[in-house]
Parts: sequence; structure tokens; C-alpha cells
Amino acid sequence: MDNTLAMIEGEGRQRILAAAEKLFSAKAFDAVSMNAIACEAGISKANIYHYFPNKDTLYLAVLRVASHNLRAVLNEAVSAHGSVLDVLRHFARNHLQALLNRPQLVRLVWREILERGAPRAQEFAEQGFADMFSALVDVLKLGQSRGEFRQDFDPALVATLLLGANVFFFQSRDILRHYPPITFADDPAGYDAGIVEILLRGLVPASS
Amino acid sequence: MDNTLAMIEGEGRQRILAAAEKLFSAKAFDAVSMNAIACEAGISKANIYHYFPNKDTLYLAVLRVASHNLRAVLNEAVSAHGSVLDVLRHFARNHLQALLNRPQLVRLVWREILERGAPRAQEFAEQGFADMFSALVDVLKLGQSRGEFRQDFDPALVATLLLGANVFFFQSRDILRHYPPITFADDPAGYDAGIVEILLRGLVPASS
DNA sequence: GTCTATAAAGGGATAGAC
DNA sequence: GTCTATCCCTTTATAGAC
Repeated sequence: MDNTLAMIEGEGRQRILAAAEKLFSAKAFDAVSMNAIACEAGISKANIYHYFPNKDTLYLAVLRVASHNLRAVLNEAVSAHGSVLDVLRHFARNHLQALLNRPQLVRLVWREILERGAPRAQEFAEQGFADMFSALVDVLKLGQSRGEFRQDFDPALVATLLLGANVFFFQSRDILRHYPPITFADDPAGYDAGIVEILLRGLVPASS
Repeated sequence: MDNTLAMIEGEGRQRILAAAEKLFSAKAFDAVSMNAIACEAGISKANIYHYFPNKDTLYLAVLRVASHNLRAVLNEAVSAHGSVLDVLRHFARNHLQALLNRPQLVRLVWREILERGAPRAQEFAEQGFADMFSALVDVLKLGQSRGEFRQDFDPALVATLLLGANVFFFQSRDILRHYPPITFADDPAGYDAGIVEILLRGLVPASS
């Protein structure tokens, strides 16, 4: 079996998937026409149907690849070594940075989470969530078992809080930027550093 | 001027707006047809064009009303009296409860925030954001000025963290529910109580 | 104000040549 | 594998009677 042949055979499919990913990332399912995808891919509309039986299948294929890639990017970003505190700080910062580095993938997957009550979204989205939650919960539990953290908080709750802070930042960055008292809209690293410090030390003075 | 007449005159328009709001809340702009709106409103499709020149204008009218209502609901929910800590706790809980009470409004406005890079979204969305941020930042600043909170954190950052936690909970509740270590997916009050306690006391033991 | 009927355009999908 | 041409349906929007 010749590799070159396999690559050529897959080339058309790849072009379509890339074009579809780009367009589906920018607009919702119904707002993207097969015609637009064909134009973006530089092929004819009918040719798409040689590779995919219908629009829905194409969309699902795009979503499958995208969520897989996003998951890999995120998992890669948050892997770290060092003390519990260092790992936590790096997790927060790198997770957010990974989101900001791949805005299209995030938008694509996240829209699926928000729009569809359908079961297919969950399949992909939950994987990414589960990875992040597991990693983060493990870090927090380790901190607890070592006595570096309190024992009386729920690690899953803190994980939700931290992931939510990053997702919210990613989603509403443009709005945050236009709101005067906010100075960190263009400083994601500073944002996460501030958040982690607050989480660690709390709002109430230590003397209390 | 007779009130009844005014109400009858506005009735058709109201029926259309209500139907459109319901459908636009459930699906994206391009996924909702004028035909579907007409059916939902129980009138003919052509009749819609007597009140609105085109689909885009109708959508914008829906968005305008929805964001106004959502803003009122949220502002109402978070108004509270008492000690700084009580106000903070009530803010968190009531804000999230208000989101959960009006899921359609939240979805409608929030989709607009996420989808459009367009300027019109900002106009509405920023108002709601500004209200919440202002109220929350004021509470935090008051706590700081009274010495009940540390001086060395950014109130806007904590406000973002808290609002983000609630929005994230609202958005990903279905996913959270299916993830084993999470026990608070159906307990928003407990979720916010836990979050606020963590924020106040921090993760690190007080002895450190 | 409300309707039926229809126009004009674009959508997804297919047929069949090459 | 890729294309052009086409089918059929739905879409937005309009015309015009009542």
C-alpha cells in the first residue's frame, strides 16, 4: 500500500473538513450552506456528497475531529510538574491560554454544548470536561492530602469554579474589555494569577 | 385615547413578539423560519410583515425586549440589604436563581453575545453586564472599606469570578450532572454557598 | 389588519457525463 | 473523483383581495 496514494485519496476529504470546520466555527449549523463550504474548499458542491452522505454527517465529522483536537490541546496544556501550588497556577494559566489559542475549536464545541439538547453533543463535550475536571480535582485532592489545603471544601466545586472562570473569560472577553473597572481583559495570565491568589488566600483577612 | 383600543392595536404585535421570542430562544436565527413564527403565533406569515419590515428587524425587536426584561429580572434579584457578607451571599444565590428561572431569556441574550461579533449585541448585553458588575463591585468595595475584606484584591476580578461561576453553572449544568464527583448540579443554592465560603476563607488553612 | 397566492432566490441533494 | 446541470423543496418577502 502506497502512502502517497492514501494521502491523495484523503486530500479531498481533508479539504472539505477544514473548510467546514472554519465555517461551522464562525456560524451556526443552519447559517452555513453546503455551497459556502464548497467555495471555501475550492471544489464543487456535488463533490462534497461523494465524501459525506449529507450535511448532518459532515457536521458531525467536523465536530468529532474538532473535539478530539481540542481535548488533546487542553490535556497537553495542563500537564505540569512541581509543587501543588505550582501545578495549580500553571493549570489555570495554561488552560486559559489554550482556549485563547484555539478560539475556533472552542467556539465550535461550546456552541454544540449550548444549542443542542441532543445527545450527540454530550458524547464529545463530556470527554473534554471529564479530562479537565479529573486533572484539576486530582491536584486539589493531593493538596488536601498533603495538608497544604483545607480539608473542608469540595474539590469538584473548586474545579468548577476555576474552569468556569476561564470559560467565562474566554466567552465574554470583548464585553469585559469595554467595562472601565476591568483592567485584565487583555492580560489572561494576570487574570488567572489573581484568581488563584484569591482562591488560595480568600477575601477575608487572615487574622479573622 | 382609549386604552382598550391601544391594547387591541398592540395585540397582534405582542403575539408575534412572544412567538418569536420562544422560537429564537430555542434555536439560532437561521434555524427559525418566519413560517414557524407565524404558526406559533397563530397568524399568517404575511401578517408578520405588516408589523415588521423583515426578519432581521423582528429578531432585533425580540432581542431588545428580552434583554430589557432579563436586565430587570436580574437587577431585581440581586437587590438586598444587610451586612456585607449577607449581601454577597444573597447576591450570588439570587443571581443564579434568576438565571435558572428565565432560561429562555438567558439563552437568547447569551447566544447573541457568543455568535455575533456585530456591534448590536454589545449594546444590549453590556447593559446587563454593567449592572451586575457595578452592584457586585460596590459590595466588594464596601467590604474593603469597612475592613471586612482584604485591601489587596481587585474587586472587578472577584466580580468576574463570581458572575462567571454562575453563568458557567447555568450553561453546563447538564454536563456537570453526568459527572460523578459533582454533587451540586441540582443544588444551585448549595453551589453558590460553597463558592462564597471558598472565596471568603480561601483554600489554604488560616494557620499558614 | 388579515388573508391567499405568488414571486424570486437559495437551500439540500441527485443524475449522469467525463 | 470531480464536474455541470438539474430537481424539488423551503425560504424570505411582496402583491393584492377582503
